[in-house]
Amino acid sequence: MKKIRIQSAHPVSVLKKAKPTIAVRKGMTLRPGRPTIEDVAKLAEVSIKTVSRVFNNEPNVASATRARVQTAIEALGYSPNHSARSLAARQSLTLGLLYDNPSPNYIHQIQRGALRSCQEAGYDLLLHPCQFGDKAISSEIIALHRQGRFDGVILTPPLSDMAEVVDALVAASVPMVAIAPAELRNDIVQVVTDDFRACVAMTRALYALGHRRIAFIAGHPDHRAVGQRLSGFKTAIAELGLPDNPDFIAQGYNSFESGEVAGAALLSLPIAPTAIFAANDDMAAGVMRIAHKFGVSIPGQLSVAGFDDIPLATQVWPALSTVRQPIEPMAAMAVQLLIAKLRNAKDIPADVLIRSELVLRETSSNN
Amino acid sequence: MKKIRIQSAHPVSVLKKAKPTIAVRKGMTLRPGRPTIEDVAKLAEVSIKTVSRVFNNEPNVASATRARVQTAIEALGYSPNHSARSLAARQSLTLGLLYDNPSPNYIHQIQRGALRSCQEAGYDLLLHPCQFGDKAISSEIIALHRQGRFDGVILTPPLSDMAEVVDALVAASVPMVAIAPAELRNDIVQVVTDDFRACVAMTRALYALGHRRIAFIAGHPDHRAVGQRLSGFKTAIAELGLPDNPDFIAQGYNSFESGEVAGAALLSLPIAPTAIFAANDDMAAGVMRIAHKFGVSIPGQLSVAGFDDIPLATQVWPALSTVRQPIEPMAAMAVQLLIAKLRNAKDIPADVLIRSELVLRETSSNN
DNA sequence: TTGAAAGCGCTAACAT
DNA sequence: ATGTTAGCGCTTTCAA
Repeated sequence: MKKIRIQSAHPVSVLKKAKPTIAVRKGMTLRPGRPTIEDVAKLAEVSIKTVSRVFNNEPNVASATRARVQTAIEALGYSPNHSARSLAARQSLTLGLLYDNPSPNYIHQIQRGALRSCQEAGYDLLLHPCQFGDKAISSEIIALHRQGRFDGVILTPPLSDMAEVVDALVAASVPMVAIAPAELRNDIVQVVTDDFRACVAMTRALYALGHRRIAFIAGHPDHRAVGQRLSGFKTAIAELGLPDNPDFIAQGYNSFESGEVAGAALLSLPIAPTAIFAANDDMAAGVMRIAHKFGVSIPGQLSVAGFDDIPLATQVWPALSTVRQPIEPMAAMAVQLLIAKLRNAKDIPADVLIRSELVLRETSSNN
Repeated sequence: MKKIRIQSAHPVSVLKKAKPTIAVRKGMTLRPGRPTIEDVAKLAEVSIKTVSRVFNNEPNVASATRARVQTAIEALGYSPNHSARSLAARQSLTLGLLYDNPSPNYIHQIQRGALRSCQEAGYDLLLHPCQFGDKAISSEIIALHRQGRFDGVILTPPLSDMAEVVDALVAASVPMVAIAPAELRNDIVQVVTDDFRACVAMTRALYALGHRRIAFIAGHPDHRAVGQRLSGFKTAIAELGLPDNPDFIAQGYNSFESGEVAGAALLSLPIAPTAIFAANDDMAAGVMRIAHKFGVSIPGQLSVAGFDDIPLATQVWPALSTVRQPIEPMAAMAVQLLIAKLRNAKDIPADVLIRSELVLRETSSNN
């Protein structure tokens, strides 16, 4: 280390300056001509600290000096080394995106939103897919954080619902923001939407179309956020004074195929429903496919509604009524909140709610 | 904390150690108790170099020593700092994934494949979406590389077809591997599949079903990889001795909607085709939707085939015949090749081809 | 407003 | 087989 330099006292800076430049230029294979902050300083005839100040937009630099440094930076095509910066500043300027078993569409929208905010703030985004049920999820994340690979993480469903994981991250003080957890916690920041309310609204909309026998296909039991949707449905049914018919609540598993199975069961009931509301679009599409096979016309004999507004919703025929979640905005907001936390900003909201939107299309038009 | 101990042990380092530690501990918020390589070395009573050796699985460490170090590592929960490592070793152990305007499914599969190989090799994956047509694409990438944010990049279509981008990266010696470019270059490593051959095969399969009026919907003109598919179709038509009917080649733009438009045009022809082969599944699904609207039964009156085997292909009714591209394996292979290059491995193949596979489903059964 | 010095925590080259 | 030393390229602290 440098102790010796200090020890041997004065020839220090000679040693220090003379060699590195030469050695680096000769021996190193990586990015051979890559200019360092020192090259810029030399060219601009200032100290490296001043260059650093300019690059980081710090105050207290004479505008003439600043201009000179800028010129040097451009002349050399200088770009500060990320690792060196991270090491010295003790931050990676990188966020981890944790996800597990998501639909491609969902994670794609999450990534878009997250990347947008990251770019605005000069952060990078690191992907970290997790294995649901794997006991090591949290220790792995904590290790990555300790390694300084990321400064904080964004948790997406269903990870945001795994209490053990969140607990462990809280305990290890990994900064984080959770997206769409099923239940709000007091110890972390969360970005949510109003699934419950949206499902109440959709159920009411089906009722308004004249439906009195409305069935629901619930989502995967492990994805608890999707559970809110069932509650919304049940609440609306009760409010509307419709009978609480357990036959009209089928268990799905979020997949297209599980929608087919549940749809077939519902349509085979002695007294079949006239409307089926599925907890996601994939299952709703499965219902539609089965209805076609059964020769049940949509929306003539059966109305169908989904949840998510995936592209498929406009590609099936007829187009599917659904609920559009603000996934991308939620992710963008989550990243903004996380970065605000990392910067120790004041007045960070405890939680943020972004509204979902009812999208009524052909599968639930008047019949 | 740790450093105070050191101070009393070695007076030499007093000056050096005493101050920063205290200052850092007070001011810094990040990972306060994080153990360093020095802590491990002290606990295991070895030098830091030995700890480093153990961590990097280098040879020439006595197994007893190795065990002692391991114990210390575990006792302290030590995890090496990524930035420090990168800085010292001059490599980030991170790869950049460059993409632009991909379908969510496509990029999702790419990511899965890439992440799989990255994890095996201890690399991270950084997302870098690009703006098609943006002139600054390459300079941005080059800057990130110079900053040491990633050691190399994976290029996905349509970026892998943009000669200016590839040229600039080559000129800046950014290590890279391209996935599925339309045309092979000699100066970079590429992973491709056999779109051409697959399209010949699909066209022949339709012919074998008895079709003599086979139409094709071409992909987006900007996505040149998709252009190979048209060539395959044309070649097969010629080989089969079918007339070269320009009416039977429609221009699509890869979207579901463009498939609807092209399909409507084809089905409105005075002498309509009995089979439509679309250059991707989204367009094929668009054709199917239009056929339903037109009252044209599938596969009774019309056979349909697509390309890609997206989830939608099994969710439409009837299920869509298509070509399954090995997207995930291609991405996994691309990452392996890139890492091999970064490690200066010998005998890296110039290019790798992974075969596509015909998937014949209900839309092209015998009629 | 500027600069000098001291690390950040690791790897690499060279001893021993 | 193990240790010593000198950086990697930046930020931070503190002094000027």
